[in-house]
Amino acid sequence: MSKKATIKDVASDAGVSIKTVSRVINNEPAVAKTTKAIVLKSIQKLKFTPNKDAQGLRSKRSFLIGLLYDNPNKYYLSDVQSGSLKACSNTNYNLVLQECKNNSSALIKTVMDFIKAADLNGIILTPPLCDNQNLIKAISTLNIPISFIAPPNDSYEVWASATDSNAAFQITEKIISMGHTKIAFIKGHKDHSASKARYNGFCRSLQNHNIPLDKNIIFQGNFSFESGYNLAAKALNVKNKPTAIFCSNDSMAAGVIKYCYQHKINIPDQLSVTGFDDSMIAHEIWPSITTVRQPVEKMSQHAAAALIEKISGNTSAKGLTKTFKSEIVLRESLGPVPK
Amino acid sequence: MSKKATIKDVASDAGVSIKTVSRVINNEPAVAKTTKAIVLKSIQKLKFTPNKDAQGLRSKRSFLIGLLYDNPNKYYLSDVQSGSLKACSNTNYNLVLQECKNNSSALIKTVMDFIKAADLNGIILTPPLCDNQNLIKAISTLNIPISFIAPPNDSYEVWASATDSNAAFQITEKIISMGHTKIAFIKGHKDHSASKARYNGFCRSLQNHNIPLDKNIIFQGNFSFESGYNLAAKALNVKNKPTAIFCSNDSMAAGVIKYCYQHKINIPDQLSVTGFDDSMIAHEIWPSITTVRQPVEKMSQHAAAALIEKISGNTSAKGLTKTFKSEIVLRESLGPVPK
DNA sequence: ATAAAAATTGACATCGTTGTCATAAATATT
DNA sequence: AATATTTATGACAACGATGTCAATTTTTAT
Repeated sequence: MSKKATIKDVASDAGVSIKTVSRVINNEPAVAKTTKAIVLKSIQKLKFTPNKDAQGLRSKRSFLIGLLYDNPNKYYLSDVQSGSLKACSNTNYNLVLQECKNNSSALIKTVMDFIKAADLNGIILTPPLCDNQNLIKAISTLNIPISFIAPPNDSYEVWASATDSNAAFQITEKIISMGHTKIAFIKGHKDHSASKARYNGFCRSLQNHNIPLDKNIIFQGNFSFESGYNLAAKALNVKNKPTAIFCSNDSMAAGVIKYCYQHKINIPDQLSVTGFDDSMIAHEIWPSITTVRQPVEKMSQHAAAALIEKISGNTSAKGLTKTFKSEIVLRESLGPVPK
Repeated sequence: MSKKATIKDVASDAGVSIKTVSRVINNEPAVAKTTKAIVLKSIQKLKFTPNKDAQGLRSKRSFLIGLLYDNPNKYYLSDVQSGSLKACSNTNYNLVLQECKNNSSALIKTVMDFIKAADLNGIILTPPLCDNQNLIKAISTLNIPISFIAPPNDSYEVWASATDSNAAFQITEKIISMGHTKIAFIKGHKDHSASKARYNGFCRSLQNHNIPLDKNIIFQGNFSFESGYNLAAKALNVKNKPTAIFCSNDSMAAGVIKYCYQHKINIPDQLSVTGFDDSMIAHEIWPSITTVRQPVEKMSQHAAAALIEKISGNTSAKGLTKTFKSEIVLRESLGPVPK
């Protein structure tokens, strides 16, 4: 196998200087059409691809963007990755991953070291990291762009956001439309801004129907299956039992469902349950869970694409920020209020 | 913010030549202890980290290893990633991802382009890609090491392998020990060598107890929830109904469970079901699934670590290949044979 | 004490690109 | 027709590390 062609080979094949080849590669303006065509032909002929290290060394770009996550729902993560990868696939950029613990004291040092060592050109933050102001502040000092995948947020520029509050509002409307008025709510992890947004949407819907908020059936969960299971026990042992439980994600809904099986509570005949996220379990469990699907993959693709544009100096901020609509998925776990 | 220290800064701070600093960085032998100490102090003082691009350009290493996958079980993938990342975390190497379609005609071109464009120094292949001989052959021409995460395989060097066949044997032994003799088997995706290995272990256990193999209750699935659901219908409508169903993964087991709910078949009282992989659903569904847990994260960590060693020229092949034991997780879906 | 061998160190070229700046050619302006 | 402006191109240095090889110092052998 002959060794890889370099810019020099292309230059001599095309009969121009290496600088001209460089110009063609980088789509710089000052190249005559005819010259460009000749160079492109040589590039194809020699199957030339620029050496990333040399490019990076000279132009200070590593062509790497980092995806930081604190092991959330694995399905969520997987979608985030697919989307980000798609955004990278037609560019020169590659994605590198880093897992970290949002509430570890070493978090900031770990992340900073990672960014420096890998010489990343940009960072994508997923929940709950995107809600961690200290982290954001620290990364900002490095002067690299950050892309957030998160619900709307006042203080920072967010490039891909969902409509958690609206989606929660709508699913609550749906629950109420089935006749429910005693609706328990299991909150998500408190470090996630999405948790607040979802709760907020829920409350707005209750208000909309003049249903008073019953604090006795509002519970603090943490997105885990176990928290759903444990809180189901509490929710179903209050005086004035709820007829529906709004869970802030599907794992907790699965926990509630397990509790109900064990206590012979039929879903949805005796109790309705809803989730959030449309993770795989929402579909594979029985009864399947009525939930909210967010276009996580599309959101992530957009976030990564926007990041790359920003890095490339494409400063036309227009179109960088985008909000994605969620969709309610009706399944078996939601039914009319029992008579 | 002052700009990053380079090898020159360290050299002048330490009062030595840049070459000596380079020697220290790379742990080359011919450096006097005292000099080394001085240089290390300067490195710390200036918070120097070598520029990857410059290193790569000069020494032809990109410090990148690729993880290729064909979107398998997302939990599996997530564990593979975590493990690989852990292996990278104390080295200079970074992990970059690429999703691809094992049976796409463009697969090989896509992968080759990816490896060349990102200038990867090594590749990790996960199932079913690690079973794709054409792909392996193509990558081999690039002269970079490949690490396989897969069941044992004769033709290639495998660095992290599981004991699928043994695990399947053992779980079948367990099923039989509960009195079952009519055991249906739902095979996994046929492109995965793990599918064959699992089936093989199942057969060996039957033989071990002189239970004849009933081809009427062996079914070809594809690891999907839907295939489990559909094949449950077939399995439970044969003349001589099975009392247990061995599913080659958890998603298919979940499909079987759903079918049983809908047809009022109680698990495990009327029918036992087992899965494979110990994915999250095995734990979150009700009844929870008796299954096999493989140390996927550890396997992947080993595979990545071995790959990095190989790249670093650490040719002591000893200890590169390692086999990992699986563990049976007993849960609610397996019970004694109904009387 | 002297020569030979080994250990330690540095000067300089080099990797493959892009940035800077000078220059040549083409076009527009007067 | 002469000049100014724009467009297109190339020569060469530079990025920050490592490789080569020669020079220097230290150690060992005679």
